[in-house]
Amino acid sequence: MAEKKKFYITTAIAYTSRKPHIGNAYDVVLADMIARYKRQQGYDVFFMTGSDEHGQKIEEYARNAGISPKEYVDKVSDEIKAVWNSLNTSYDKFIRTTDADHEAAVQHIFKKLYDQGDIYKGSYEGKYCVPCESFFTASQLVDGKCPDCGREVIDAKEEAYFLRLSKYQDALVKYYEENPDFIEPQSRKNEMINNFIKPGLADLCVSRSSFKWGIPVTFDEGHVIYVWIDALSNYITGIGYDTDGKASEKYKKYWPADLHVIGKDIVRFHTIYWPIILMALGEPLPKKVLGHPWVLVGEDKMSKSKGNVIYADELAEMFGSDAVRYYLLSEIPFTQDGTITYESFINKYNTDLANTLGNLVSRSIAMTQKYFGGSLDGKGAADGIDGELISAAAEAAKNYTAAMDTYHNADAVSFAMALAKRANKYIDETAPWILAKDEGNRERLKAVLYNLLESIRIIGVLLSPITPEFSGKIAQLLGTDERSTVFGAVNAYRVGEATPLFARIDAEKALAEIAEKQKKAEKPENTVTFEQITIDDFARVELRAAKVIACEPIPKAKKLLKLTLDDGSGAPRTVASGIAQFYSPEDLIGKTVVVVANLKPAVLCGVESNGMILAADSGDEIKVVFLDGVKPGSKIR
RNA sequence: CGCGGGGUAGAGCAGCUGGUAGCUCGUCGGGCUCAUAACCCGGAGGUCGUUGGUUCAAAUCCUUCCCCCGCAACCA
Repeated sequence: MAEKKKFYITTAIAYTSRKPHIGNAYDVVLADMIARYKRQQGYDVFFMTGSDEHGQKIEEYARNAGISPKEYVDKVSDEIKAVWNSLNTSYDKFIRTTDADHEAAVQHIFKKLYDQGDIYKGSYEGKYCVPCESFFTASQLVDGKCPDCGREVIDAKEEAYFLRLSKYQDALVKYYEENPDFIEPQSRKNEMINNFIKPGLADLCVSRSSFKWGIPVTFDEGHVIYVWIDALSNYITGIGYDTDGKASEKYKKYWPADLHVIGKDIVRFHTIYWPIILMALGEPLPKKVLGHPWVLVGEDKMSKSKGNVIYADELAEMFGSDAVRYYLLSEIPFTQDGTITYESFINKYNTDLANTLGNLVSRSIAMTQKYFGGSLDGKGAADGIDGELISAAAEAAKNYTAAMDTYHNADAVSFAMALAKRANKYIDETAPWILAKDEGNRERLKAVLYNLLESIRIIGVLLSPITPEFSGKIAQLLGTDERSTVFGAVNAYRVGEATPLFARIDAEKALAEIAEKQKKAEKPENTVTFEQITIDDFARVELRAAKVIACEPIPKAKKLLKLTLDDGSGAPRTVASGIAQFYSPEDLIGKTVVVVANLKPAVLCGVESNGMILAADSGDEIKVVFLDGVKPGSKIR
């Protein structure tokens, strides 16, 4: 017997800083759908997901929570698992980067790369932003704050280990050329080449000594392995890779991965760093990286500070896992970001799942019960009108398969749904309730119902990677586990009792319920704790009133305005401010603002900025703090 | 000229290897009663962002400009 073809699929591992939202869940749902589909196609599938549990941010969160990092990640990792489970995901393994075998393997990998000269010890001079967990090179960062979040960065002159990316640059480009489908969608490949590879790859810092919560470098105390080699390696350590040459049978069987499913934000790590790590290890590269878009809430990115986070498990609890899966897999486009709101979710649920699908099942089963006591023997008397339905079924299966094979899941779903719509129409065309009035039409009526049940059966099979629970119920209701998508594969039916599979949602009621829930949840979330400072700390900041005497945009800078201030000292002071999107120069000239007078100068877009002006930042909007009738130079305390 | 993506009916999208502009929701009207106030049919609604060009023919190819969004860069 021929061995089954293997298919190894992974998701990004979720960071254990906090509970994952529905955008994170999309990653896993998408991968789960592909895994289920491949299993259905006869592949020997291994599907892995997991959690990424190291890093300074976690160390800090744990400290704030008053528990150890390990306790913290144990808790969050369990939460992640619970969310994944609530979505009925069929992963074969959940790896944690704190697993002992993973940690050991990563240490071996690091050592091997070091021994062969791909990792070298250098020193890192730069700045580090704690919340963003990012380093910035001297050229990237001028002086002061994180370019990502604008918060304070700390000096990070430290010894560190670097991975020689440059050495493998040409090989990587060659791999891209030889494997044009390596990065999907294609547009993301251009981004990688143009933005990162063409300018030349800078060696990557792969260790840290500024915090402890990471996998220690075995041969250099005080250093821990930083995210890249730790997190990315999960894809091979999780199936038993080790550098000792005694990789497990599982590894030999499944590696290289057939598909890494990841969010578009980490495409860079998976298509540049990860292949290079593997090349350095002498291991084959993954076949494909699928960088999917994001799930937005309305127009916005989901974020806690905006208070618009939607959690997958909460939705699943209210509406069922199939509903969440169905929404994500049918509504998120292949290349563009998709959106979710509670309204759109409920709407989609009602129209597709309740009205079109659920009702189709319900009415078909009910008629089979009513007219035949639930039993259909044989296929009845065919009629020309059946042909359209039957060919629609064939068409649906064909189109569906083509779409699924290229991971165009939303298209695949709509092809399956098209059959449901066609079946609803077929009921209208054949009007079984009229046929039922004449005993002479018995065989014809039987054919109509048979055709409907066959259509439903096929829809159930097609949708099973998307809505596994529903598909299981369909099979049970129809009393058959026939998996063929060929019309007519079943000879007789014994159906169960009709019960609504997707009950309609009362939108108003549901939305009110959700609003109520959010109100309750809001309170504790918003109690932000600030680190306390002494009055002496505060006194170190010198604030002064200053009048704007001139203001102009800075060419090439989208966000910056150059302000010339009278701060009472007699000499004009130049300050750059990132408010160009909210203020035009005319808005500011003549106004009095608050300036931080003793801030270290910094060069921004070629302009030397001496200080900063105060403004309120709500996240969406920035409002400069204006003073009324205050003399320039006045001290503010 | 940093790189890339996008601008198509009220909303969300497809079409973009050129040949009468399509889908879902919404809306208006009709039909049916097996079914979860569900289902089926029909109508209204778009000069396909803008300018010029190629062509017998362009939403689809080339060009100008304008917006939006990622990434990158500068949110002192």
